[in-house]
Amino acid sequence: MASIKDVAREAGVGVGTVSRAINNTGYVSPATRKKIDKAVQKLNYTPNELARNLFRNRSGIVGVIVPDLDHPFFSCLVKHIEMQLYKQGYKTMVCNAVGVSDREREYLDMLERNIVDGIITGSHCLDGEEYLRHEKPIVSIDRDFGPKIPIVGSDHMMGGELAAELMIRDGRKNVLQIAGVSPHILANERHLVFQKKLEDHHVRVRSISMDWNVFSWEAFYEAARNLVDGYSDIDGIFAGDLGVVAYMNMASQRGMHIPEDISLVGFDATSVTKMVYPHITAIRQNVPLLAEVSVNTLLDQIEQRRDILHRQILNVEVCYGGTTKAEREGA
Amino acid sequence: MASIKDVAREAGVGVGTVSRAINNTGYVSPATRKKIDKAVQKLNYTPNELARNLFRNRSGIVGVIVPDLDHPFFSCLVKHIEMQLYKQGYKTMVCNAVGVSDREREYLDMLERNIVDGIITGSHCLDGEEYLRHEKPIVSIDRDFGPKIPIVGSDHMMGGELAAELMIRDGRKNVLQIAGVSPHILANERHLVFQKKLEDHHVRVRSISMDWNVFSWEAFYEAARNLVDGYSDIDGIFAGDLGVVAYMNMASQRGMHIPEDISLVGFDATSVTKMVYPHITAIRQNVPLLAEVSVNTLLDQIEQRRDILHRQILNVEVCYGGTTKAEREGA
DNA sequence: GTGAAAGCGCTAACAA
DNA sequence: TTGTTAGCGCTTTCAC
Repeated sequence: MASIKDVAREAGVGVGTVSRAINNTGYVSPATRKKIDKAVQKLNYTPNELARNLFRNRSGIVGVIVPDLDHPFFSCLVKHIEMQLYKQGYKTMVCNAVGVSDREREYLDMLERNIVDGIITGSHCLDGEEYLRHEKPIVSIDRDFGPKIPIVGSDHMMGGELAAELMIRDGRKNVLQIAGVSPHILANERHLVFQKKLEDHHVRVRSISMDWNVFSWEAFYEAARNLVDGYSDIDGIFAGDLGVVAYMNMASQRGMHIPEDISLVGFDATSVTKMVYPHITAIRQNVPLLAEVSVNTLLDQIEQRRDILHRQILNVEVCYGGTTKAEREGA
Repeated sequence: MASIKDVAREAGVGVGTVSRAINNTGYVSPATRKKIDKAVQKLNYTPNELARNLFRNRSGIVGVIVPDLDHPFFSCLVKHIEMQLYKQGYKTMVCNAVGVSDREREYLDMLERNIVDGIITGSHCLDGEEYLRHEKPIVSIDRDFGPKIPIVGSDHMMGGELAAELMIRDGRKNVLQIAGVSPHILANERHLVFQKKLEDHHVRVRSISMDWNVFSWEAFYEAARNLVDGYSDIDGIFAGDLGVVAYMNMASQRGMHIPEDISLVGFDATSVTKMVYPHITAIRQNVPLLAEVSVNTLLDQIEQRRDILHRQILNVEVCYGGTTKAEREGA
């Protein structure tokens, strides 16, 4: 593996000159440049990024922590984050927290060890203070760590509002929502708004909770079975996409009719809402934008490009499917 | 950010001693160790991995290239690869090739630049020679690059055989398969075997192709629509999970009955096969094992632990759902 | 047991 | 314009 010294020797110049030529920084005469180019060609030289990293004290890598890479929302998010980072010259290191706080912590520590230049986190099993201990840039998706860490998220309040409206338009009177449980996450707001709005319209709302950090399909399935059996009187469900999918499965097995018997509204509008039949009516988070804004917010910090907004909340919208009777207004 | 020098000064010892203490390499007396520990505590010292990387000429990072991170098979694969790498002390850098050969190439180049210690690739839009140019360890999933690059994959021939058997047991006479097109991938074998076996049993088999590197849901949907309209006489379909899902959607819209009218067999048995109703009968690839074997094969090369097997083919199995009439034998 | 010093490959300041 | 040199922070001989 040829080094810059080898190139310098081969070209008969100093290493500084080679460095300047390679990086197009500072003066280097056309003649010298030609010699250097030839030497680079001949030795098949590629700069060793490890040495550059040490000098610059930056790795060009951003860490992305999510609860589960194999979850339609997070795989989509990571995909778009990777594409945004790539566009801006950064690489993406991923971490599956899989509900294990040690893993989350260990990835966070990579900030101090200079392995990553910053972190975007969508996971929440670790205590907030563990995040606040770190000096380097962090962006949080959907969880509020207080004023020191910028947060990017969707407008869950609007989401709860829109979901409630769908239930009202469908004339439902006895609905249930499945809420994730985790402190300080924006998602909590949507359940509060949903409940409030519906109760204002004299609709009965019950809520059940599921662990936010565990996404086993079996757990959803089990929960859905309990629902069908234990809450046979409900006529509407508001839940994450996967919760709705699981419920639809059970409902189909029991021969229920959707949306005649019950209205189902998902949250996220991931690809799975288009895989089942009928397609699921869901509140869509704008994942590409979520990725773009979080990446920009992080890189603004890393490169100290501009002041950081502490809180950026993105719009959500209804994505109409066949699990509600309501359709796009004017359609 | 305290450096090892600061610690040495604080503890009143030399940097070499600190290094030895930190890494538990070589002798260091209990008394000295105590002093060093205290200094480390006081200065909140963390070793700078960038400097270590330069010295060792290793980054501890493995690159994983997939066509699309937001695809149920690959997101599951990447998840398990990350978990395996983590267990062995490595970090995971991801690349969405998204069908763009430049991106794939650029990630490959990180091998020469020492950004990653090795690469596991599940993408195939780049020419084989581009892979063979590289010196550092590469493991290929499902694509044969010739003798220089180890390949790990599923037994697609057995998969084709098992799928064909399902069609035969269901008494189908006129089936269709959707094949990805890409040269030198193991997946090609399953379609040959499937066709051969069924034709031996006097079943008519037609094949249509789709671009292997593009996974847009719309494309699948469009293809499914064409199928329902253009091939109304078929009574069996063998395709990737998503192809089957798309077809089921169209079939449901047209009021077709599954599996009475038609048998559907997926390949991969990703989570989506359990999301739709009925669940899809599919040939399962053992993704956790695929991840484990490819990671071990790569790390064996990186750490020169042992001889590398060139070709490791893992078993597949039938995962019974409700889209075929056949059930588990003896069930 | 421990410290001093060389060097991993690169960049940037400085002299020439 | 160019070459030399001093680090970036760490590990590892090699004397002591």
